Formats: sequence, structure tokens, C-alpha cells
Amino acid sequence: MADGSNKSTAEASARTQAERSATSDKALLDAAIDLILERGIDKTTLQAIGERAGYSRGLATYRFGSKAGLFDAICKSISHRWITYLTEGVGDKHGIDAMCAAIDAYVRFVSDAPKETRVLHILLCAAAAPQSDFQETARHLYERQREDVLQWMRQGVSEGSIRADVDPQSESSTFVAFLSGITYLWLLDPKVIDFRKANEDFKAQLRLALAA
Amino acid sequence: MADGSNKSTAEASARTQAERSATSDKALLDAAIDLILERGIDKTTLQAIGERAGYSRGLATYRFGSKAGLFDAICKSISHRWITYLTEGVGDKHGIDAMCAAIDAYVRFVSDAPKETRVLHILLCAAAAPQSDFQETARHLYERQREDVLQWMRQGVSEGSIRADVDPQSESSTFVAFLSGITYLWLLDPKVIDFRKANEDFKAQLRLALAA
DNA sequence: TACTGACTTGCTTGTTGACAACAAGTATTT
DNA sequence: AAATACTTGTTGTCAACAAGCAAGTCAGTA
Repeated sequence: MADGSNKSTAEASARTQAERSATSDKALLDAAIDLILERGIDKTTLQAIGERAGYSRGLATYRFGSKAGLFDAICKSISHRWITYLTEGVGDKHGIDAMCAAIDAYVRFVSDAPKETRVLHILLCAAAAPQSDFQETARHLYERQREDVLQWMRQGVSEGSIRADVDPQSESSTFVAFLSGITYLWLLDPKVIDFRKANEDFKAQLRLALAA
Repeated sequence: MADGSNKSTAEASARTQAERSATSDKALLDAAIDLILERGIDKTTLQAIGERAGYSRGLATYRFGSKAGLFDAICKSISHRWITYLTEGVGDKHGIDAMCAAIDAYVRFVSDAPKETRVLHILLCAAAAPQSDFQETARHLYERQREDVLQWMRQGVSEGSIRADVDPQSESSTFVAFLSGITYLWLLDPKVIDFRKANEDFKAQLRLALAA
């Protein structure tokens, strides 16, 4: 219902136009996130998003151009927050330590922001379809993550903490595939997947398989 | 275009009604598979499916009840074929050998039926959304696969080929997560992922991490 | 400094065409 | 004649676009 539009006229008039649009943008994104969690992408209508945000049915299209444009914006916004978590969590570690720190950062992100995680992955899943409008965004995110892991592994190999006969290229794909896959399984059936434990065990498996 | 409906009347009239509906069902499923690969789920319309199959816009709804019903049928049909591949490939192996055989069977399935693999995973991805109509189907498939892996690992532990301190429950999730994740990454960016090599390397990693 | 009229921005409402779903058909087989 | 395979008519929902309105901003003038 957009707190913004209900505030006292005094306060409202103290706000510039740019500030107004920033708050309505955020209200739309937040409403969309909630609705995606409730109904999924297909059953979330732009009318419902606009109205839950406290505006009209037309605003979402007006701001983001299209339904896909809005979802792409959500994708970018949440994945940006995740990357922040990641870079902070890993710091200047390298090798297996960096990989384990990345997993820890991810588990922390999922636990701190479960709604955002779910929505991000629902959207990333939708990007798997041909002609999907946020395929680019999804590709960039995964490309970036694989790139990071590749760096950590190469450092690990060159400093001797990771066995020389592992293929960092292939192994970085495996790493990202596991994180993506376990999130998917958790999304599909949260009760059956012990997300935390699966990640802990994967760290152990990484050390066994990669340590020099 | 449905070869079925274009055949000579002699041959057509030699066909029973049940046979007719079976061929039109198949034509609809095949048309839907092609269209999903071309346009994705959302942009595939029931009209396009019906017409490409050589029938009217209404037949798909009439047969499968709804768009979701048709997609669910595709899901079940393709995953049934995959399970056949899997059980044949694994045979009566157990322990790590069974897990590696399952990976080999999957790589073979993906190489033999790339279209079907892609479509199945596009649909399984769509099942990640809340309120998705084929969530049940997806859950069943993954549940079944986890169950299989669990059996293999327990046999491996009890016969001593797998280390006693691994948790089969958690490790089976990891196994399925990897396969699901690497398929997703391959779907998203086929050029960047060396599907075959990633699977080979994962087998090696499994042996290093699990072997007693 | 105070006023005014053009312009811009934020948002809403009217409308159109595409679509899934359902109901009511027709035609062919049994 | 009864059932089956399939088609066509229709309705309501939706995204997208266009045309609007009202509040805010700013340049120019006195």
C-alpha cells in the first residue's frame, strides 16, 4: 500500500520527484517479490503488483517497460546483494579456503535473506527457458561466479594447496553446479533437503578431492 | 503437420479410434516439445501446438485439460524414458560403481536425446516456481533419484567400499544436486560448459571423496 | 523577491490484441 | 443410436501501449 503516498502532505511535499519515483520503484519491487513467493511468476500480474505497492495497475509497466523488465530488475538487485555478501565473506582468501568461505557466505545469505534467495532462484530457473528475457542476466551471474572460483583454484594450484592434476575449469563448473543444484532441490522440497548440512558435507568432500 | 492426418484415407480408415487419439496425442506432445525448444514455455501457445501437430487450436486443451496438463504429460513421458536408461545402465551395480554408472547413463541419455533432455529440464526448472502445476511430478522424479542413490550408497557402506563416516542422506542430495545443476548450467550456456568432461571429473571426485 | 506560464515528471485510465479455458457443436466410427 | 475424435464460438484475463491529468520545476519578468 505504499507508505509513501499516504504520508502527511507536509512531508510528501518535502520530497523531490526523483525521491518519489525511487520509493515507488522500491515498493513495486518489494510487492513483486512477495507476490512471486505467493503465486509464482506466471500467476503474478502487473495489476496485482501495482495495487499491492499502493499504486495503479499501470505503474509497473510504465516504470520497467514490461513484466520481464521488472523481473530482470529484481534479478539484478538481489544478485548484486549476493555478490556483496560473497566478496565480503571471501575477502582475500584463495584456494580451497576461498571456496569454503564462499559456501559459508552463501549459507549465511540464504539464512539472512531466504525470501530474496528463493525469488532470485525462481527467476534464474525461469531464465533456463529459450528466449527468456533475463537469460543474459542469469548468464552473467553464473559466468562471474565460475570466474571467481576459477581464480581461487588457480591460485590454490600455483601455491601448491590444490593438487596439480585437477582441472580448475571443469572443477569450477562443478562447484557452481552444486550450489545451483542444491538450491534448486531446496526450493522444490525444503523439508527434504538439509541445506546447511549438505553444504557442510560438500566442503568436506572438496577438501578430500582437491587438497594436495 | 501431423503425418497421421495426412496419410491416405485407406490407411486412415484402417485405424481404430483409439489408435487415432494415440497418434494425435503423440503429435501434440512432439509439436509441444519442438515449440518449447524454439520459444520457451510462456511463448508456446496451445494454438501453435495444435496447428503444428496438424490439428485445430482446441485439441490440446481437449486432450490434456489445460496447458499445464500437457506439459506435465511431457514431463512424465520424458522422465519415464530417462528412468529406463538409468535402470538399464546401472543394472545390479552398487556403491560408487552404481553412482558412476548412473552418471554414464545420464551422459549417454543427454547425448542420445538432447532435445528431450533440454525440454525436461526446462519444465523441471519451471516447477521451481510456487504453485507450479508440475511441482508434484518434479518432486517425485528427484525424490526417486535421491532414493536410488541412497540405496547404492548404503550398500556401498555396508560392503565396505564406501567410507563409513560419510552421510548417505546428505551425499545423495549432493549427487543429485550436481547432476541437476550441471544440466542447468549447460542449458543456460551450452558453449561454456563441457558437459561430458564435467561429469567425468565429478566421477573422479566421487571416488576420491567416498572410497574407503 | 514574487509572480507567471511553459515544460517535465509521476502516475492513472482507456483500449487493443493475444491467450487459455470452456461449452456447444459436427463428423466419423462402432 | 451411441460413443468417440475433433472443431469452432465465446468469455474473461492479461500485458502492452497510448493518451491523459495533476503536481512539481524552472526561466523570464517585474
